[in-house]
Amino acid sequence: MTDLTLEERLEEAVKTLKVRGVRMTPQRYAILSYLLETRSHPTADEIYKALADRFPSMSVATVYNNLKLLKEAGLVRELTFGDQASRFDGQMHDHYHVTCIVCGRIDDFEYPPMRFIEKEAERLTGYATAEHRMEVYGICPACRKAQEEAKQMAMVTAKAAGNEH
Amino acid sequence: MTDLTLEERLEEAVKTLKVRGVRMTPQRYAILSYLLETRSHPTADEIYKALADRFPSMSVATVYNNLKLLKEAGLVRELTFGDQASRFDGQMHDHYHVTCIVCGRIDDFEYPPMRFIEKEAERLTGYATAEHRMEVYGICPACRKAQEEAKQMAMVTAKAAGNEH
DNA sequence: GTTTTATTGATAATAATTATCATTATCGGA
DNA sequence: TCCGATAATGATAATTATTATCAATAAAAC
Repeated sequence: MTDLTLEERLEEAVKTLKVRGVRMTPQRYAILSYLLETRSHPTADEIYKALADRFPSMSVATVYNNLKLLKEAGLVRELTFGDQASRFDGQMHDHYHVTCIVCGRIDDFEYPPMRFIEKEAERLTGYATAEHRMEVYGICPACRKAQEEAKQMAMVTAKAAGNEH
Repeated sequence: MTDLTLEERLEEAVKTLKVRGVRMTPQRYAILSYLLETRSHPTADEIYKALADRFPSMSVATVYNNLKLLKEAGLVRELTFGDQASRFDGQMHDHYHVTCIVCGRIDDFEYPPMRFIEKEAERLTGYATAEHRMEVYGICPACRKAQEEAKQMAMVTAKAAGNEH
């Protein structure tokens, strides 16, 4: 199993880009390494802000340009969520996501790719299927806890209101 | 199994809306019935254009307003695809979609809801999961045929070019 | 019918993303 | 090491889907 370090993955990525005739710039390198090391699935704007102190003059257009380029080179995946901003994932091994419907947090989870669903779609519709996307939605542990506490609070308040007469 | 006709489903939907205190207007009725009878997963703009001859003065905002309202009433589902326009689905029984990456066409296919993946995400991440979304991507039969023909054409042309000397 | 209030339609506002383009920087070769 | 071709950057305008605003209109309960 290939289990590379961050540095090795970065080196690989730079090589991949060079083969494609893509020049390496400080901004590009920073965006790439930021995406390879984080697991936070950042938006373009979050990346922009995260690098703002190191590249105060960097344009938000540069972030978008590079994200598109990295995506085309197969180094990054774009996760779209309706009209909200896209999120970007530098972890290119197959995995699925759970999204918190309260706070927007996204977590990874490992599960064998469900290729059977593509085959089934193929059989039923005549499409030549190539891939699938699957997102699970729920409430993350932190937000569950917050909701639990809010409920407790409401009960205490209700009880107090009931007693005051 | 409840297998209602279009008229019965419309009647049901109108009742559901009335319970929620939603008034019925000609525009709203037209949008609703359009969504219940089509299987084309139209965008807001497509609905707007489809009803333009019957409601020449209808605003595009009215279409959006009603789509949101119908969605909140559980009568319609919104399918989002990145930064492209959302598509709307009036078929509320559980089913999945295949999307053509060439022409954008969307087809339904029936498959038992994969609740196990929600349970697995729950176990692995501690989320309280509620639902999931799964989209298969591929090339529809029509576009496959078109690509096949284009390939044939290219071969013939190449052969002709090879012979001309 | 009157009245209340949800709805419509016109238009402005918003937000993410892409396009444009002059200026700058990379990198292979002289 | 310097040079030149050209790719990349950064500033800004443009685009597109969607939402907000609000005065005028129309449902529907009485």
